[in-house]
Amino acid sequence: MELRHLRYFIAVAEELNFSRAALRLHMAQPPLSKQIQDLEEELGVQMFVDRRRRPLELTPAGQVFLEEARLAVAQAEQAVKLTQRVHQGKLGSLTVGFTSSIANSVLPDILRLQRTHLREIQLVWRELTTYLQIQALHSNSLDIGFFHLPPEVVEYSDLSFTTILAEPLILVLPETHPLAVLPEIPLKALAEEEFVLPIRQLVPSLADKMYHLCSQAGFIPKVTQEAMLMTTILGLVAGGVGVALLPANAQNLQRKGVVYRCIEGKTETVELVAVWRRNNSSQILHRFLEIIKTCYCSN
Amino acid sequence: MELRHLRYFIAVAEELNFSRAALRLHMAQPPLSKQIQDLEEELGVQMFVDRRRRPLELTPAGQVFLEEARLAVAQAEQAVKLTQRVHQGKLGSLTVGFTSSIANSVLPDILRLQRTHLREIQLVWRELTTYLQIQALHSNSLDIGFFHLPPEVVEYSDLSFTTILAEPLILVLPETHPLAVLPEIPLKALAEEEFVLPIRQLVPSLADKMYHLCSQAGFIPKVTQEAMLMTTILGLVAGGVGVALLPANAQNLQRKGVVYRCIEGKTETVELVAVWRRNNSSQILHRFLEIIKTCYCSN
DNA sequence: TAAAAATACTCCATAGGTATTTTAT
DNA sequence: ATAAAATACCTATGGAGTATTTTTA
Repeated sequence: MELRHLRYFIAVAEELNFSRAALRLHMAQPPLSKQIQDLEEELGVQMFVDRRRRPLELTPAGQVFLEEARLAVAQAEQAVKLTQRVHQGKLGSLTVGFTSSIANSVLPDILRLQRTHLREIQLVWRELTTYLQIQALHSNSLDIGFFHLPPEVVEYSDLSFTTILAEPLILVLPETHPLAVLPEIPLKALAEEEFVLPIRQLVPSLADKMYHLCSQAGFIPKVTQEAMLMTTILGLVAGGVGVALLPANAQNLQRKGVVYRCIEGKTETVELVAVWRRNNSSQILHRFLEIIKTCYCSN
Repeated sequence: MELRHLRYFIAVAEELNFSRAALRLHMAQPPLSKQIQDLEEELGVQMFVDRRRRPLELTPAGQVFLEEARLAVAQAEQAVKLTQRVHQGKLGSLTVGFTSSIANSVLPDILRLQRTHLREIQLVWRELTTYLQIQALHSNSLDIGFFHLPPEVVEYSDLSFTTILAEPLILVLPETHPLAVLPEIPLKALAEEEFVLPIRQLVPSLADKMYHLCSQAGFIPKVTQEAMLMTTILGLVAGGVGVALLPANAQNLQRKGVVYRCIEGKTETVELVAVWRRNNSSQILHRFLEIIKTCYCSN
């Protein structure tokens, strides 16, 4: 039995007339009769009370087959439609990784984009460290990740990335700090300060960038404390433990007792990137990337 | 697209190996590959990430198609199964007509038979007069009717019938009636009595039979009252309005104030018959008839 | 090297067409 | 007389087979 038999039977059962059904199916009447005969023979069931008598009449079994066959054909059609929509990236879900620092910057924007442009796709958010995101991308349990670019990413040739945001690094000082009176602060002035850092494993690129900047300014920063959460770092700074160098999005957290100041001279940045498997051909992913790129790379 | 494509795809998607799937489908690998290619081309959807890479892997669209195709194939299989069961008379419903007098005799037995032998078929009971049952049989709104055989039935050549029960007629007397002292009563003795009858239209055969019996006994019965329900007749008899001649099942109604007595001499009967359209090929009907016949015609 | 999918080709089963007959209205 | 389904017969598409090549693990 093939879908053909179901489609043909439905037409005949609805028209109750082989000739008219054949017309509707754009075929001749004899082959249609033949197919229905084949169907009846295969199932061992008589579908019509008497096909020579008019009007044609369905047996109880024929009535049941009509209803069930309609469902089967509809299910087959739905299979095609859903599959095509998934293929076209109009339906499905995307697993998105993000680091805690993203929650302060682009996450709200992305959620807004999804609501306006990607209503039919479901975003599954997973808060993960940079390292775990890269692992998850490789193991296929993540479709796209957002984190601050660590240099190793470029070494994974099977990952692609695009820069979403280049955030300037800013200095975070206790508000009572003598240098807080200045609008901009030369990095050199902090040579003797204690530094508070995000844990290296969590945001490796940030630590690298900081050490690089300080060495350019002619000193090696003294790191007294590492913290996991950005709010913890701000708390430590407010408590006078030290100063910190953080992405500009830290300013979104209005922590009492700290002030934010730009670094004098060059405005160094950390890059927030979206990363995905290069060979991930998911249309949803590419529609998502398209929308993100047009939003972030144009303004 | 045909069911073949769905079945083949399911096999490949489950085995994740064209050769093994071909084995499972009892066919060669190349035509299987071809059919899947045709399917992908028709839907315009890539189902496998890369069919040369091992192990084979489904795209998100392919995963959706796998699930939906399974449902479609299952629905098609269910269509076949249900239809065959209806054809074999193992599933479905039967509309059964009955007169009120049946409720006193075979209806409980038939309900018991259905529970033990025809669990999967649904009996739809309709209480109708003999005349309306015959109409309903012709208009297809009834599959089988139960009533006391009226002579006209044999004239309807498109109806068949089988006798379920031949019930003797019994006399119903007020318990205070002088003849009530006898164990059997000669019909002649009632020549001067008033008779209470079921309405002729409701149970025509009974009235005919009664007039026939009385004329054999040499008198024409005086009918003072007609009633629709058997309980009403019994009430009228109990109230002394007259006597009645009823099928033996009346004894199942233990009405106070009446006594039941046999007619002396020949034990005349009314036949309870099951009637159906001769050309009704419903297997359910025939299974039902089979069970009823083996039950009633053997004991 | 072995296993698996694709390609090339061959064949024949059958879906579907045309012409005609049979049957019921 | 007419409409509709069945029958008979024909054609050709395409489903499935075999042999072989290509590709990946």
